[in-house]
Amino acid sequence: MIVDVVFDLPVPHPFSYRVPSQLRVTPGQRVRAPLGTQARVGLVVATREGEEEELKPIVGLAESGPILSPSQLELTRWIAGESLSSWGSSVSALLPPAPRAATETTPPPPHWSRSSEERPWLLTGGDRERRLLARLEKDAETRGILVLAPEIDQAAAWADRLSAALKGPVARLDSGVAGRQRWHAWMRLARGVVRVGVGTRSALLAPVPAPATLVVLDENDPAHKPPGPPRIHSREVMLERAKRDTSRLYLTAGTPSVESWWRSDEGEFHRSENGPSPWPHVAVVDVRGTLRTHPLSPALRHAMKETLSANGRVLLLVTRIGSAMACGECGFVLRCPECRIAMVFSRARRELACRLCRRTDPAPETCPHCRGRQLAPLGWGTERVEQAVRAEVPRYRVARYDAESRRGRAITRAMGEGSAHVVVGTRAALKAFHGPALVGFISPDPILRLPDFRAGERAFALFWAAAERVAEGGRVVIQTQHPTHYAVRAAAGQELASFYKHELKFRAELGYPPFRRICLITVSGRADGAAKRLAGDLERELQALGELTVYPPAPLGRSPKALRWQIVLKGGDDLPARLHPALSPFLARRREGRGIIEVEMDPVDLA
DNA sequence: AGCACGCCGACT
DNA sequence: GTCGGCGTGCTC
Repeated sequence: MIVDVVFDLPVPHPFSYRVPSQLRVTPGQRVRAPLGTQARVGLVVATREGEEEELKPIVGLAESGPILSPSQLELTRWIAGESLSSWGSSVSALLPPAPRAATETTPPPPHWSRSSEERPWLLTGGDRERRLLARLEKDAETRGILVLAPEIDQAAAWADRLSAALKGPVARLDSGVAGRQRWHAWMRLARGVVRVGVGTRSALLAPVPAPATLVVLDENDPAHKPPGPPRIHSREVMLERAKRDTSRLYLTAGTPSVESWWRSDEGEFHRSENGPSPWPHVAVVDVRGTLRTHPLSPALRHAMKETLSANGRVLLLVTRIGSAMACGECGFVLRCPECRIAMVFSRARRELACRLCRRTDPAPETCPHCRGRQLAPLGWGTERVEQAVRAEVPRYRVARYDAESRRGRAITRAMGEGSAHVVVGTRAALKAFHGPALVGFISPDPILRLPDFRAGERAFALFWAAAERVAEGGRVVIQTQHPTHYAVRAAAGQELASFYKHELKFRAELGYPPFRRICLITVSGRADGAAKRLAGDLERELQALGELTVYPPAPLGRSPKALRWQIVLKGGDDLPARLHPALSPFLARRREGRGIIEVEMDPVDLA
């Protein structure tokens, strides 16, 4: 017998081996096989008969039986195709590490059955987690449950929550637990000993028997598509899995991704909203023409003092992204006239560049809109804000929460115990800090100006999350140069639908997701000009496909001699399938020695 | 991705 | 004269 085996390699094809007659191997099983100099673990994707003389034999089994059922195996092939990355690397990112010795037994993958199809659910609005739990309690009586969290911390919290609510064992499958334990958790699910699994992306294929209830928590969180394989959004995998095995799927989000909202508008998803829940007072402070010297507007200063004297705690959020340019007087943002995303300002070259179409313009001296002279990239760091706060309220304890100060748990503890009255932090602080009475956005404008079509969605999600998290009777202050932006207004007024209405109109007009799919191709080379040349070749090849929008290669980084070049593509739903044939020769042979091509379908950010 | 093979500089 | 740089190409 011959087996075709895929490995965790950026190689687009399987490797074939001979199976010694004393071994029994089936597709979906992991084996050890010689590859180059060493024996490595790979997954059998097919078995067949044929000329086996020339082939090396596999050296042994990694497990006594298959770890994936035929339908799961097929799902991994779909993932590889959708993400345009190798089957083997997609698979190995989705399985628990193989045990060192094959002495342990693998239960057969659960039988996949079919029930009637059911549209996925999108749960939004207040109390959505409690509503979800109520549904899960009900489903747990008859079905297995798999819950996917965006990050390890949330997975851990939900494991506790579920085991309390469902009064039973919960298998944790995320990398917050050791590889060995993950393997055992996987096996317990497969054996049916445990019926509830919780994890992050690495749990996407967890063997909960179908029809199951699948959950993607905070489906709008970009952490559901981090860099690295499997290069696909967890939501998309779960949608496909639910469709294939007729499982029920719940997606939750305070502010759903625009894609999910649209699908629910189209009737593809059930949308379950609650009526309006308690909403804090959201003050939008127009800081156009002011605030050049001080991060705290009088309104925010006043709110902060009031909150502190009433024993409330204050969270001030800063954003430090400063690539776009805006007018300090009228708030006008310099955008690409073609693509309408904010242009990136290069101080060194006094130039504005569009990262999509590659257009560059000299940075103007005065605002094209109001002729004002205060055109500048704007932003406040946590240190400066902290100083300003200390000067303002010297008798209160002020703590900082950002990437640097987060080493160690000291700050988190300080916030938890309430020993800090004011916390100045970046957006991660929002998750760590529970129940502030006031959240102040010092300058969220850089997010609104991100040179990314998701800028509005990001900002909206952040405002909304702050409003949801503020303690009962608390308030939110947003200092902005864009007080009339629909993301700001919709968050202030708790008008979820109105945000999506605007956003979808913009996306449709300019051909962004969900109306078109985007693919990002990065070409890197070592020698001068090699990457540029290769990117040029690739561009021509892609243009020849027709029916795609291919933007010309743009250098990553400032230099026109950059070693990394990027091509942005737009196409329809079938973009991966169309791209595959054109791309594979480039992926296979590394052209002229130099140049590595990296493909990112449906990027969550264009950075 | 690893890892070996292969052709050009500074060292015992 | 060798040791070793990483540039190039392959792994069933």
